[in-house]
Amino acid sequence: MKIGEVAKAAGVGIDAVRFYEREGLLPEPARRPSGYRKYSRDAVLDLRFIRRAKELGFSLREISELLSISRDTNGTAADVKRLAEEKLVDLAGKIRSLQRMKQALREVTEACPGRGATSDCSILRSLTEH
Amino acid sequence: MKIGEVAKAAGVGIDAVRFYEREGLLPEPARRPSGYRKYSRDAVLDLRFIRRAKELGFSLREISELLSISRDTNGTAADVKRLAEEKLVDLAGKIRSLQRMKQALREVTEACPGRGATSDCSILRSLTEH
DNA sequence: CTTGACTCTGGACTATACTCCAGGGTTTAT
DNA sequence: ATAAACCCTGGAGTATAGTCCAGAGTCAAG
Repeated sequence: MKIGEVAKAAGVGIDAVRFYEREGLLPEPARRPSGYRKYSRDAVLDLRFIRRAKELGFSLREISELLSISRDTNGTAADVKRLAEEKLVDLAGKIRSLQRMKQALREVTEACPGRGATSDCSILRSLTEH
Repeated sequence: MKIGEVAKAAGVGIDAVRFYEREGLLPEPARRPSGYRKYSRDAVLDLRFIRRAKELGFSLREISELLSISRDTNGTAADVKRLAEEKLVDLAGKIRSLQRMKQALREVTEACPGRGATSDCSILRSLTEH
């Protein structure tokens, strides 16, 4: 398969495929004499792996680790589970942080009359008060 | 006050102060003959405004708008409230997106035995399956 | 007057995950 | 044979919010 075909089959952009290759997530593909990259059907699976891991919140660096473990015959389920649990902690932290923001913002927003001058706005007051 | 003093009083870095100035969030400060920036006490309030608005999830671009409204005598509470409500929607969307990730990841992580080979790992399977 | 702490400018660099471009060469269908 | 569609490399650009640096000048205390 040519790069455009794997990219399409996996649902990612051509530039992303080359980018993943440069970053070491994907192995260097075989080449035609012309220099064109030549992919096997498995490359599509790798790309889908990356796409789905991204949907679960993993960064490319983390996905690189996941792929390494997955390819390594000595890789263990424990290694993968550890990464997943770290990511769960990470996600929970981000969610809490956003929820705190949202809560604080909602409180001052509900207290804002929504009409009149800015001096009546509780949002601005909360940003201005010492 | 000198830049180091306002920065410290507001709890931000010196470089951040100059950055906010370049980005137009803060007015150009007065200068001593030597070129040193000269700040009034109000500059500290502006910097705290920025710091707190960031804590509520606003981007610098949005904070710039908030500051403009707050300085404009024709600015209204309605303008501010609109920005705040947009940001609430934004935060809610981000939270939902992270929660979906977390939920999906938790499901496959709980199903992973955490021992044995990667072939037993439900996390990797969910990334690999078609 | 010296010394250490502070400040100035302009520009480069950080992280993340790509995307877009120019200026070529290649493949494929007709 | 030709033209459309594809691919190649290397490098630049995107967004965000700063941080860090060199090399120079300034300020305050003793």
